[in-house]
Amino acid sequence: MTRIASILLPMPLPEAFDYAEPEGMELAIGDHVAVPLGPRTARGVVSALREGAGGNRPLKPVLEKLDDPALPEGTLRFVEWAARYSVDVPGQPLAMALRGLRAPRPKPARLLEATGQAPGRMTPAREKAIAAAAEGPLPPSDLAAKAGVSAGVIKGLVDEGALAVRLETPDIRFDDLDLASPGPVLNPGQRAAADVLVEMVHAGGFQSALLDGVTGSGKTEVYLEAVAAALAADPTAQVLVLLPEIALTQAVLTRFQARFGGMPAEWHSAVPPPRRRQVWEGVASGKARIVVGARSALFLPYANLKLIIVDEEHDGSFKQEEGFIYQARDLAVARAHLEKCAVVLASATPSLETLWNAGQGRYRWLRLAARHGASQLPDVELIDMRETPPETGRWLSPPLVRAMAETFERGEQTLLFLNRRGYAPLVLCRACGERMKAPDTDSWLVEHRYTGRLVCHLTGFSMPRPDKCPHCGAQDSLVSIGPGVERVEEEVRSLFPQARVAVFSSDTVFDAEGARTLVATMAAGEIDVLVATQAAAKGHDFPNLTLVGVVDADLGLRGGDLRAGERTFQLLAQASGRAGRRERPGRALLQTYAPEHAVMQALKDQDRDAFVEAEMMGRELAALPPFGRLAAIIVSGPDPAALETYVRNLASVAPNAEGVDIFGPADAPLALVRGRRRKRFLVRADRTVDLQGFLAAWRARARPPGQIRVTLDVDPYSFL
DNA sequence: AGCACGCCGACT
DNA sequence: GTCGGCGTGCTC
Repeated sequence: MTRIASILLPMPLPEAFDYAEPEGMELAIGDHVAVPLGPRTARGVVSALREGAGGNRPLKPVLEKLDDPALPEGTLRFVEWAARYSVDVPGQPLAMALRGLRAPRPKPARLLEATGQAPGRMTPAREKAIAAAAEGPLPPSDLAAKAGVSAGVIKGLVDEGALAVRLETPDIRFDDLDLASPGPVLNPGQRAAADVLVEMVHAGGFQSALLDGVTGSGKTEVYLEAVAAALAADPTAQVLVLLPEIALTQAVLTRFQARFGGMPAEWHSAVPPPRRRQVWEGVASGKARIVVGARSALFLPYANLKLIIVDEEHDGSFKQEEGFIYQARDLAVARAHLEKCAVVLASATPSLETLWNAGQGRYRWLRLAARHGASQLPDVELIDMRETPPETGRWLSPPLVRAMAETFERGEQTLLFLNRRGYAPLVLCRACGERMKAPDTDSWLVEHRYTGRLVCHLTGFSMPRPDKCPHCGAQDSLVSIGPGVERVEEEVRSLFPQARVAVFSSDTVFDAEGARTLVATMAAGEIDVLVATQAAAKGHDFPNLTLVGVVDADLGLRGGDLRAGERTFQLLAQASGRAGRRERPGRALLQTYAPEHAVMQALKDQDRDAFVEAEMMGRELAALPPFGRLAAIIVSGPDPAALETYVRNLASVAPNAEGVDIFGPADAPLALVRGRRRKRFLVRADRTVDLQGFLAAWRARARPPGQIRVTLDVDPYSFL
């Protein structure tokens, strides 16, 4: 009896393909194989095996079993689950799960060792080089440096056979961890929460908790206790810590190292491919016991995953918006389910979804109230911009400037927060009113003064700032509208010429190294005023920072999508939490044109619960998440007429279903991107509805013709 | 995703 | 007369 192997391929195919297992191949689920696919061969993973001969059509045989470490069954089932959840093909999440495996192995190091053979002619330099090599193999440049000779000397010795090249493949090594160290002393609140987490981890099976604690309450120390317990309880246990962005990883890695005496494995887009390969294999073999990474670390092939931590779980960057669309926080809970392990969501400002789940008893709800040490929460005050507006062309109101002056005189630091890169978000022509836009795209070009260019933040297009209007040709008619961090920096410099001012945004800080340097400079008190986008809103501890000014607190409220209020509250609460983290009291000043808005009032009163309650009520009335479910359907294509026809057709074939509302089609807010027009449907469904099934059935009824693309986004975060 | 097939423009 | 552009469709 032969067997049929279902093979998942990392390609946009609708399902696993069946192949015949050749006699004696002995495949197992998760094995990597090479299979024929049309005219070529492809690599895939065995997702199922069953007895049988193939039925109506002869099956092609599996060509070869590859010797890569098998994908653990938990990872495979997670891949399948994620595809179904996102209404996408399994090839998408599979490709993510194989990403580290497709990277090249680290190149073997070229080391030189002494052969014992004497060179044709001995010189003092050659003697030194051979003596140095005798102490152990070294790379050529290191050997030259150690012996104090030139590279030419070394090369000559190699040519004459006195030194020989040895290739050494670096071993996959991960730091040993010291699990016996007791860890820091926790305050009673932390201790109680840590005890619950440890108990959860020891109990085994699927367990979930929300670790809900104000900024500075010491959440990290609490979850480190759970990590220690999980690793100590089982010598092969693995832990995954998901972080919203790589700027935070260094700080967290350092804390892990301090706690366990070894570095966790790191996983994010900036990790070089050969290292990724090592981490992938280390995770599959179980040698990597702690992984700290960005959302994609969720797709690694854990051999024995026992605990997942999602830090800053409310953070929007857990949502992947392109390619395979997913929400890593939600998938983390699903993965914990599949792996039968524990998951901890941590935040000072949890998402409404998570608070709702905790309120329903789905997650243990652990609240940390006290702020660590002597620090206290800052005073939050609203500045009504209608009453005390800045001068024309300025963005800082008199009360904020006054507070900055006082802070500066006391030798303390100010953080000005503005979630807008560049100098000005819009450049327009005074003569004809033309707004500068990227070609074939609807979004405004943002002016960057550092580079003297106009940049499209959506498509990456950029051009030098023209000196005459490209539309009407008027000279010197272009004006910069609105503030970005660069413009606020300019204003601060003119107000406080003696102050040391720096900007923290993705344009001034490109990598983890740069972030570390700037954070260290700020922490050392060498900056008086830091102007920052959200890159600096979280995680960092600046002891001498006592004033936070939010330049445009209303920014996130405009555009009015579902989560605008929630996001604004989270961001501003994080930003104001930066002030006064040590002994000195802090102040946060929020510039707003709508001080009466519920978000602003809740921030002023530091009353998260009141905000959440009001926001929940609104969501419940509209049956929006978390009380209902939402999906976006974006349809795009280059030809407006063809797009219009298809979208109408799609609307007309929508399945009739109880408890589902369809809104649209409407022009997407960004109706033109890279020459493609975009239309959007929004689907709202009751929680009892099989939303994924509905979407899949709907899409299947109207195949998109030609260039038209249909993108489904279950649980959308961006409404553009 | 690749890769072949297929039907319309400028070249040895 | 071909070479080759990339639109459309298929791969167990």
